[in-house]
Amino acid sequence: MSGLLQEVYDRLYAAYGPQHWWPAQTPFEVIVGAVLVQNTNWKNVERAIGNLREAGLLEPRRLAKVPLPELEELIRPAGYYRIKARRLRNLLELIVRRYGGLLERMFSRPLDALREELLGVPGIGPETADSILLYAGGFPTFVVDTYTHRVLARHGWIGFDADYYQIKDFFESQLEANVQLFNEYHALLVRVGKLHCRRQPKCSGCPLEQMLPEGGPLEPEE
DNA sequence: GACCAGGCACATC
DNA sequence: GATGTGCATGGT
Repeated sequence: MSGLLQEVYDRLYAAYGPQHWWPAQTPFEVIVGAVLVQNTNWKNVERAIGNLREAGLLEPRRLAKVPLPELEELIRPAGYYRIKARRLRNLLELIVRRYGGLLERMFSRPLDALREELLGVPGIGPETADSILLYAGGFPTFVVDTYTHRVLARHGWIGFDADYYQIKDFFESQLEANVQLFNEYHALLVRVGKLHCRRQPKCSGCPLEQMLPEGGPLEPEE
């Protein structure tokens, strides 16, 4: 396969190599992290997950039993701790009630059906659902985040007004549905985004620099 | 002290 | 349907 997105991937991979995502020890830890990282620095999420680990709570049925105020305190470093505690509880309710706390059972369902079910949980939007499906469940579904949007829009490859599904389809229609490729691609986009494509872009030294449109990155910002 | 970070839901027009 | 706002901690 060739084409723009394959070249982008090749450049990113050549520059940065494998990113070893998702940074977690178990699928359940991926799920918890996916909720906690919403609009939040990963460093803060690590502290919160560390608290849960020390308390021996990185297991669905045990975490589901933790009283809400206690859960809030444990995840406090991740920010938005009250709403995130409720979101975790919402998701745990599905996992425990419907699948007996067994992730293997949940992930044995078809991708589309499970994706819809996750989106039905209050607090689980498209990015969180896709992160869980790809990085915890091993499903070939592409994850889109703010960096993905920025990198593509700044290069003029999509419009600044492109929505989640337009961007997701942009990738999925041009790439083979390959879990390892989707895993690495998203992680590489986050990496290049953090280094070069923040709100104030530092395009110098970016592996995609030569691919910029004439006159530098396009401007309108989110 | 301002600005930012791997979103999402909800209010209002 | 589009746009605006609340949610919160910790690092630069």
